[in-house]
Amino acid sequence: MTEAMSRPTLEAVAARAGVSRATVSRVVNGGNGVRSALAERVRRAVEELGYVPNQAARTLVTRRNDAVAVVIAEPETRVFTDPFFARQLRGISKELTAHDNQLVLLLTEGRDDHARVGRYLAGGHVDGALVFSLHLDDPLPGLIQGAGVPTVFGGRPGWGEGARARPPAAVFVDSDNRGGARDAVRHLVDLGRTRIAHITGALDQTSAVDRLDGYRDVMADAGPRLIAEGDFTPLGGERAMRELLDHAPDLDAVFAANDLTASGALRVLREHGRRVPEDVAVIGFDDMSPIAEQTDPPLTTIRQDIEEMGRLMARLLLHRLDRHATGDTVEPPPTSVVLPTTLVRRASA
Amino acid sequence: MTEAMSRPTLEAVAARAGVSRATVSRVVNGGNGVRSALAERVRRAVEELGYVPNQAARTLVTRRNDAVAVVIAEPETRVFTDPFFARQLRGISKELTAHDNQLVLLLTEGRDDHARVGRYLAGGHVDGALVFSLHLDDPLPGLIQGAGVPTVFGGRPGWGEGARARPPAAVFVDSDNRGGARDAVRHLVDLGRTRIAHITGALDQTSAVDRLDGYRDVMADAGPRLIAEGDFTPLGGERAMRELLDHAPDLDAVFAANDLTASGALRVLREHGRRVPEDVAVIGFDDMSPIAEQTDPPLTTIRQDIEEMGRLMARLLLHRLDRHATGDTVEPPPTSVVLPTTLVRRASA
DNA sequence: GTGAAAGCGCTAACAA
DNA sequence: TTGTTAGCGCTTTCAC
Repeated sequence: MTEAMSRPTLEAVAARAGVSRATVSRVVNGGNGVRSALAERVRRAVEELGYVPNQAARTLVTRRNDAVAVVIAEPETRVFTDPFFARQLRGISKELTAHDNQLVLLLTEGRDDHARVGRYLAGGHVDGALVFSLHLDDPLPGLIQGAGVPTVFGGRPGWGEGARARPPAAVFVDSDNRGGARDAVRHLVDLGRTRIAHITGALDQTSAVDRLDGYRDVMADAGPRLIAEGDFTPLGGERAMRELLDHAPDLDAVFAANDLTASGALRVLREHGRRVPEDVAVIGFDDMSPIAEQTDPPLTTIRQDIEEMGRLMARLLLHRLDRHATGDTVEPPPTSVVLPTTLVRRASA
Repeated sequence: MTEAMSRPTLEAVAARAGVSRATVSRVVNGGNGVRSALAERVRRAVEELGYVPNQAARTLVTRRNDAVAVVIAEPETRVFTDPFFARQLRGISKELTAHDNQLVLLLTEGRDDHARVGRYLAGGHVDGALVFSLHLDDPLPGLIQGAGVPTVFGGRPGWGEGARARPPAAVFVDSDNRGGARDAVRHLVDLGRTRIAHITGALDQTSAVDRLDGYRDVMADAGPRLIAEGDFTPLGGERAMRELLDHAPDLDAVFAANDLTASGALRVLREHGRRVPEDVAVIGFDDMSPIAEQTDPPLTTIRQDIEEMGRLMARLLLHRLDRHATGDTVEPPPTSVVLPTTLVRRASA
């Protein structure tokens, strides 16, 4: 005898309870309109047989999965290393499980993965998708669009004018990157700094572009000498900081695209004997604990509530799915959300 | 018009290609035994219609999902914080995607979650499960057993003699906790230490118990004064270290149940003016980078290859699933694996 | 309130 | 090689 003697079916339960399959189905799904005596008998049969509905069969007819995919377009290395994702996933997970939905985590590293993920989504495994960390040239939105799966994006998707498949109304949750960046730079200006440099994030992501724009809003006349390209990592921050010190040795402040970048910049500044904040004021973005608190000196930064972003993404998606189910009420235009940021003052600026 | 005008079915493709559903099915599933001219026509129809097989329907008949659940019995807080899980998940993910299987991550925090996870597994969403971080009183193994899902455990499951539902042959992957612990303590002995204390891990997990046993193997005559209970966290390490200094101020070495614990212990030792390793030698377990390297002083520890454990778990499970599918060949007794550990010397001992 | 019957979209014998 | 025919286990009209 092999291990998997097949699980009991509705049929079996019905037989045992002496009722029809339809009745069992009703009881299993809430039991409305079933006389309580019968319902009780059915429930006992379910219990005794250890019956659990076969999801594939159920999904086949209801077209519901009660499962949502979270797609992250980054190597696992980063996903499980960068606290950013952890925080966001926590928010999502909380909201999802609160509504009895499963979270299915899909990581994509390369081309092959994209195809696999596309198939998975199109295959109807999930009712919706939460997608983040998109890059400009990413084929994922197209695939998802093609799969026809309701989706909410984390961060404003970066479909340029040239993009083929710009969804008419992509819903996303983002924080106010541009406004936050403006606040950061203005803070440096208020501190009396005049030669304020910027280390960008990975410019194939909208968050990096928006922060750069915010910087430019305030420093309209800043020359290219004061801008160096980073990639959201400490190493990128180090490299960019060195470049800046080379091209603009007289700088007196740096706005780094995120805290990780700032931490790299701080290291290089220390290495070069520049005191922070006396010689050079430094400000980051994210307020990612414990990074921001543990730098030397502790980092002044722009805070965004990452967990809340995750929660919100999930909430928007679930809401959309429910609407969808309700049927013929007119679909309200899905609304994206941009969350505010706040300045957190510590010692570095 | 609502957004989801239903996706094309096999039927539609068949009609368009002017063949039967069966033929389309054959082409879609590898196309063996279909004349290539026909196959080509079918493929074109698939392409034109953007056909993607409905997984629920397919699963319903094949009973395969090509998906594997990873169940972690810890709050997300720890999952995405403790590098341990990240490492293990990376190994699992690599192996799974290499074999075109989806990884479905299930996190369980409380009672309700257990029920939900049980339903999910029993519902046949996945072909198998990878489960770790089990605690002694955990209802999960019972649920999984009940769900009849092939499973591989990470870490030896701790079914005591009293446990109700001990699976006859649970497959697990573990590292040699007891042997590693012996090596750690012997190393301290070799260093000439005689009053060697131990801070345990969470004793409701077998890894903690095994490491304690390893300690006792070498320090058979150690009094209870030299043993303090921790919980695998830095804070637990601090608390336990204080307790030890209280009860056994003359100790000259500490074997901590993991690196996180050791880092807490180091902090307290420093606080109390004990020099490491001169006054007190300290050794950890895991060799978790970057923790082990970044403590002050860098930590001597017992290394286990966590990513490899993950990879191995996945491999064992997939192997099992294949066997299963093959049908009537006699099921080989599933074999658990215990991986060796190695001593990594740094400055703390 | 309850049951009979018709599929959901697919695969897998079995025939042709 | 290809088509025909049964289902997989469930929900859901529609009668009763």
